[in-house]
This record gives sequence, structure tokens and C-alpha cells, in this order.
Amino acid sequence: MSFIQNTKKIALVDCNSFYVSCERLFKPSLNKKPVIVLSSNDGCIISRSNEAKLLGIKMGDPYFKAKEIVKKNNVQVFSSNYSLYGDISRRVMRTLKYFGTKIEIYSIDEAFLDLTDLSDNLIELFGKKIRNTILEWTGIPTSIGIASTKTLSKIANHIAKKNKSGVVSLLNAKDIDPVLEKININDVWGVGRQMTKFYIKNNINNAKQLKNVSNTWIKKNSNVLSSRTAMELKGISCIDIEVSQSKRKSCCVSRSFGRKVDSIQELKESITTHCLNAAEKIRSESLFAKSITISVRTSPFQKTERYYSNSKTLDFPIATNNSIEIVKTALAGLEIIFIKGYKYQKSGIVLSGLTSSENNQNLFFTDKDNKMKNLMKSIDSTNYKYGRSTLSLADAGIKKKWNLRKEHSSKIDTADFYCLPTIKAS
DNA sequence: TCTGGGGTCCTAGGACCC
DNA sequence: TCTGGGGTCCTAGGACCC
Repeated sequence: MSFIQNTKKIALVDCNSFYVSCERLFKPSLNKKPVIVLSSNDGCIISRSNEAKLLGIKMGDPYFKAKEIVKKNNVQVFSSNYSLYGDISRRVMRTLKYFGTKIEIYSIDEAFLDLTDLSDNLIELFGKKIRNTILEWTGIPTSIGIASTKTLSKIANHIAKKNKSGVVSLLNAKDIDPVLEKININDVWGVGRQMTKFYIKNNINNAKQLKNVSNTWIKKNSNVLSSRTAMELKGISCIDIEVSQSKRKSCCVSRSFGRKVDSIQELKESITTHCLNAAEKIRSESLFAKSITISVRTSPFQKTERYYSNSKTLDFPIATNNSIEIVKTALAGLEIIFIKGYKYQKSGIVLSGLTSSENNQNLFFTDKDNKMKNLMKSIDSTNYKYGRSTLSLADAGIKKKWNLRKEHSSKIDTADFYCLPTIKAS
């Protein structure tokens, strides 16, 4: 008896420097120039063009640390513009779906494709076809890695990023060890900071060494996730492609402040704003929250100030997506954890235990409940038409002095009529 | 002066029950 | 007053991802 092992063929399509590429779409003069995109509040560097990478600008570094390099090399800087990136992402994914394979949208700029049914000799060609089509239809450059497991396709993608063709398959590699040997342990998907420390201590420094470690050792010394990663490196697929978009289980909104905040009034304003955004989001997905967690903290980086961080989780009597009830509960939670005298840097809320409306037992709907439902509906549709926060609650504050910094916005929003680029006739 | 935000999953430990 | 053992469920915190 023999087993026919049906080797999977998995492609990972990943957009190159995605946020930078989005900004370049509307400003082609940025091509070949160093460009970076900052996180919200202009805090950290979260996307870099190749030219910026070559200048030594590090991913995740705080912006102020790189300012000198930026100035010296005339690096173009953008505040992040998520509605633009979201819109471009949808275009890329739509293009991918056109090819008709099983697809898992993994993140804003990545998708796994199941190419198992394709014959080996067509795979790379198919990859190139996909890559060219995305570039042609959306203007976004991608890299594609193909292998027998998700973890290996990540590695193939890693190599493809540095490869001119942009498509790399490890399916036919006779001996994969020399390839894996060049991949640092911390570049393996699923190996983070903590595990990297642990592995290096045990003299496992690259992907090849992790692949060849015994399964008993890894199970004894670590957890199921690590052993799964090691199996995947061996070419045994343990992580399936998830085609259906499962409903989210939590929804969180949090922000750093543009400047430090010490009054409870301003914290209330920010928490209220977060609640309104989160409530709108879960209503748009017909979800209800069972509980809410409210959190505040001071800056963990400020060595001269005392650090304070706290959170409080409160349950709703019945799962809800009603803004007013969510805000009321959140503010009660805030009162519990607020301590006067600290300079707060960030606040946030998490709605959790999300359930869909079908599971929610609305057996006791009163007149009042129905009125509330209608009110929420009209708030949502008004805000959809006229922009967020057209209708809000007084608690959310008007001035919002604590609001974000955003000094480098490209002001392009392909999903907002009022942000259409204008052309001046001369 | 200035250090992001939004998710998922796993695990250890406590509460509770019989 | 002495005080077992096994099971489940829940939660907070940690690790990871992009």
C-alpha cells in the first residue's frame, strides 16, 4: 500500500511597500525616490520604499529618530491614509479573484491562493500572469512566492521580494536546505521576538535548523504553534487556506493623543469618540457586543514620569450595538480606572464577545428599543452620506484638542467625493 | 517635543461543581 | 476539626501577525 501525498501548491501574493505604492499611484514623480509612510499620529515608520530601506530607515522606528536621514536625503513623508489604502486593497483583491482560484485575503496587502490543481510547469507562468495583471489593472507592484505550505510560501515570497522577476517557486527545489539556511530564524513566519531569543539560545539560528529540529524536542520545550511552524518548514501543510471570511470576534478602537491629556473631561471625549466609531462599525456588520473593555495609559517611553496603565471590562445586560448604551457603560468604566495626576498618552476600547443579530435573542423588544434602533440607523446613514461625525454625541467634544497629529497627509481619498484631486487650468 | 492600531490564538490559573 | 480529586469554564495576559 502506498500513500499518494497530494502536495499542495500555495501562492502568497504580497504587495510591495504597499502604503508607499498607494501614495505613488497619485504622484508618479515619487517613483525611484525614497518615500516613507507614517503610522497614525505621525508616530512610527510603517512603510518604506526600497530607496528608503537602502538609506537605513528601519521599519517601526519612531519618526523623530529618522528625521535627520529624512532631511538629508529629501525623503518624501506621508501620514497614513487608511481609506485610500483600503480602497486600493479592494481593487487588488478583486483582481486576484478574477483568476478563479481559492483565495484567502490574509491582510490589507496579502492573499494566499490555492494553486494545487495547476500543473507544475504552468505555475511560475501563472504567477507572472497574476503579477502583471495586478500591475496593469491597479498600478500596484507585487511579489509572489509559491511553495507546498503557507510558511514556505512566505519564505518564497521573501526571496521574490529581492528577485527581479518577482515570482519565486520552491515547489521543484530538489534540496530546500540551502535556501532555508539563508533565512534568519526571526524572518520565519510565526517566530516572533520571544521565540527568536529562545531559539538562538538553543543554537537554532536559521530556518534550516528549525526545520531539522526533532518534533519531540519542540513539543516538549515549546507549544503547538512552534511545532506547526517546524512541520510546515518540512513541507507538511498544517495551516489550511481559509476561504470564508469569518466574522470578527472583537472590535477595538484606540488612539494616542496628539499631546498629553490630564483631565477626565478630555479622556471622556476620546472614549466617547472611540465608542461611536466602534459601535458604527459593528452595526454595519450586524453584530452585537456582550462586553466592553476601557483602557487608558501614560507613555511607556517617558522615563521621567511614573507609568500608569489600567483597564476595566464591563458586561452589557444584553448584547448591544447601541451607541448611547455603549458610551454610557464606557464612561462608567473610565470613572473606575481614572486617576488624577497622570499625563495620559492613549485611550482605547474593545467591544468583545461579538455575536451576529440572528443569535441575539430580541424577545423583549419594546417600543423604546425600536425607536433607538431607528435612531442608530439614521445616524449611520447620515454619517455615511455627509462624512463621519456629522451626527455625534455631545460627550464626544467639539474642539478635540487631544486629536491626532497628521502633518503629511496626501489628502487623497478615492472613496470620498470631497477629496477628489483637482486640476487647475492655467 | 515627538515611539501606531487592529486583530487572533494559546495558556496558565482561578472559580466552581460534584 | 479534619479536608480529595477530577473536570469544566472563564479570563487575563502574552505572543504573534500585518
